[in-house]
Amino acid sequence: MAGKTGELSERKKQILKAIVNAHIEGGEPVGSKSILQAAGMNCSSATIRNEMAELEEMGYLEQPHASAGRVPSELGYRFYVDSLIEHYAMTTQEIAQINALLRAKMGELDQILSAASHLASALTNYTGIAIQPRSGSVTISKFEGIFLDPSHFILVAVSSTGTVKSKHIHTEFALEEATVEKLAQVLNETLVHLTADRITLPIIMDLESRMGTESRIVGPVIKVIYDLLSELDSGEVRVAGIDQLLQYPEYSDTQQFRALLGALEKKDDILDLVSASGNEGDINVLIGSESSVKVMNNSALVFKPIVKNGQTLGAIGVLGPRRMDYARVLATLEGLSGNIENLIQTNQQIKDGGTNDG
Amino acid sequence: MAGKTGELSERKKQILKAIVNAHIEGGEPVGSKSILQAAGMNCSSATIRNEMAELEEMGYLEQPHASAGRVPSELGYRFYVDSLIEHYAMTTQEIAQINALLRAKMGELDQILSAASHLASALTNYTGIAIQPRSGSVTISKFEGIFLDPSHFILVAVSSTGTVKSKHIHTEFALEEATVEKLAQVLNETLVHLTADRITLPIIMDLESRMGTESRIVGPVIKVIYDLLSELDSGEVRVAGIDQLLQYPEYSDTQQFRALLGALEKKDDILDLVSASGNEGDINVLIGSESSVKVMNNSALVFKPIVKNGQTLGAIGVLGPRRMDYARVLATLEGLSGNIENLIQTNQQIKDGGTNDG
DNA sequence: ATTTAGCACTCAACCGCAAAGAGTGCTAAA
DNA sequence: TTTAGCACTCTTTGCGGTTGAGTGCTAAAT
Repeated sequence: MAGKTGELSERKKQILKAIVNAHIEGGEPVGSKSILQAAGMNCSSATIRNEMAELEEMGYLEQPHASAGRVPSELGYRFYVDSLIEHYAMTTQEIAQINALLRAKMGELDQILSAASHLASALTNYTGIAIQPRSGSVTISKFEGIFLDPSHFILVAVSSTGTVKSKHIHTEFALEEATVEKLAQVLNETLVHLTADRITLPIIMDLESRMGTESRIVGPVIKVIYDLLSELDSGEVRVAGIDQLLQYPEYSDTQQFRALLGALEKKDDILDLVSASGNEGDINVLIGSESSVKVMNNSALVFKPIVKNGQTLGAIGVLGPRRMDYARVLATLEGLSGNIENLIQTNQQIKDGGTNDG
Repeated sequence: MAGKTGELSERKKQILKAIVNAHIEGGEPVGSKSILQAAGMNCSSATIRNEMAELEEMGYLEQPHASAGRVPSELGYRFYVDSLIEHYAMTTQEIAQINALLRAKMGELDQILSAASHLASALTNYTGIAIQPRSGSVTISKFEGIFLDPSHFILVAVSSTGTVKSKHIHTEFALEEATVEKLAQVLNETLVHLTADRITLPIIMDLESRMGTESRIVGPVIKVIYDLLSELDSGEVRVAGIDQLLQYPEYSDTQQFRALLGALEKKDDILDLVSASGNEGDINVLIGSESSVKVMNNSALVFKPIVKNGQTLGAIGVLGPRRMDYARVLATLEGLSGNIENLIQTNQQIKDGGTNDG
């Protein structure tokens, strides 16, 4: 036995590649003759048939039934993605589209990701996915209180990842604006950078003593802060362009598609998948049963984490049939993530100088 | 011609009702014999056939093909909803479910609505929808600035509907905490309760002069505020349980279902529909082509606005096949909306007294 | 005048079967 | 080792017949 890729002769690789390309495009089993045409090889279809038989025995191809052409197996796709894929260059039009849409969205991370998932869907004709993972260790790095009236105020929290969340709070006793300000100040002194499980009774008591006569507000506020922390840490999955999938015959089985929809809505599986797989910051490609989510065994999921300062803030991805146009998808996600990471560095630039058009 | 409901004899009503009920349950055309059984009438199937022929002529029924049973027409459903429907009483279990899930969600309106749409879907076995309409006249009632570091701060805005939004702002010049505070204060003095089109140049100039030496920050901040206003006013449609629809054979046509999915994602049509139809605060029932959205012509949309102080803050609804279990859906939405409106009155209660468990 | 029984008719759905077509595996020659 | 040729397999498609549910109509009964 030779090295890993050495297992396959050049001709076998050529044939496998041709089969994968043809099947990605057409979706149907591909026969020996069509390969001859597509790959322009100078041998006969019989030779190709022999090679195909061997490729099948090695596990790279499958035959839906005895008299059909061949279809790439999961292993076949995996080998294709790892070794055979050719770099796809985005058209200037596609690049322009990314720039136009993302530059316009100088918003918060979740908005950028959401826009990116729409773009991913539009550019690839598959389903786009935007993920904000559960980090497991979210903290609040800044509190702020907004006084509305004596019985209402808003508690605003900025998380360690930069996300901003707020909660309305209604009190049955009158509160002064100064109290709300004090509360924010005290919270900033005591709770900043603490994970939920480190907000213990002694800390809460300290907080109460610092609030002095207004300590009755502390208990309920703590409850709200727990809520905030758990919301900040609960992860988020946004999906764009599910309808795209229905154009592919592999999703014409309604019951199977229904199950997939359900998994996308439940979002737990997807979150687990992304959290588990890729802390590398690199593109992940999960083909079929590689994904461990049963209903996705006939699909492929490609995603790329969005990293800032070594911290994974989210991920964007594409979900589609196993016979996905991997070249295009990989290029699109690279392009998108590059843009996004630029964007979140220089969020909402303000030039020193001209305030109006410049 | 007699009065509107006088057009139909008691027996015709009874038959129509039986047909609608049977068709809602089974989804298939219903024949004269099964009506006899279901409605327990003391006449023969021939009589019913005669009545059905007349009902068809009047437009209440339709016949898919010559030798099939009858199916209610849109007019038939409409009459059923308006005059024949029987009040459906929710089971205590259902009520408990609503209470458990909504009470736990003492969050912001969008979270409550989102939870409600999930409940609506789970309780009815159709697709649940949560809508926050474009109001057309959103204003900001309070600004707040959160200083992060000399080149970053966050602008928080509380809208007239109570929604809180925030934007990170990055400056290329150093900024002091006091400047951010001053900015918030000045914004509160000048821009509060102004719609986007009333933020005119003179006002902006006033703002700049009030900011004095720090006026260079004003232009960019105005841009952000425009963004905030347009985001606050752009409406929101959340969908829960689309997969539910696939259990109904009317959605087995993949292409049609795909179009419906597309419309749900685009969200414009739904927003328009809800904005246009119901400012009454009452439940709206749109059956088939009543909805003016083409891809929904084989569906029914039922929704109820959520009103607080005479202002429509949002709506929850249910989307399903035309043969929807209207009785159940209406009861569910009533129950949900009642709970929600209670909830947003008494948002995040804080009892005067005990801070911990009571 | 209304209701009912009876009957002929219609039409989708189902089944089996044959023909077509695509693609293979195998064999024997190059 | 490659290739041409051929038999074989298996899906897909189309067609004719049958089935069965349900109707509309007619003529008798109430």
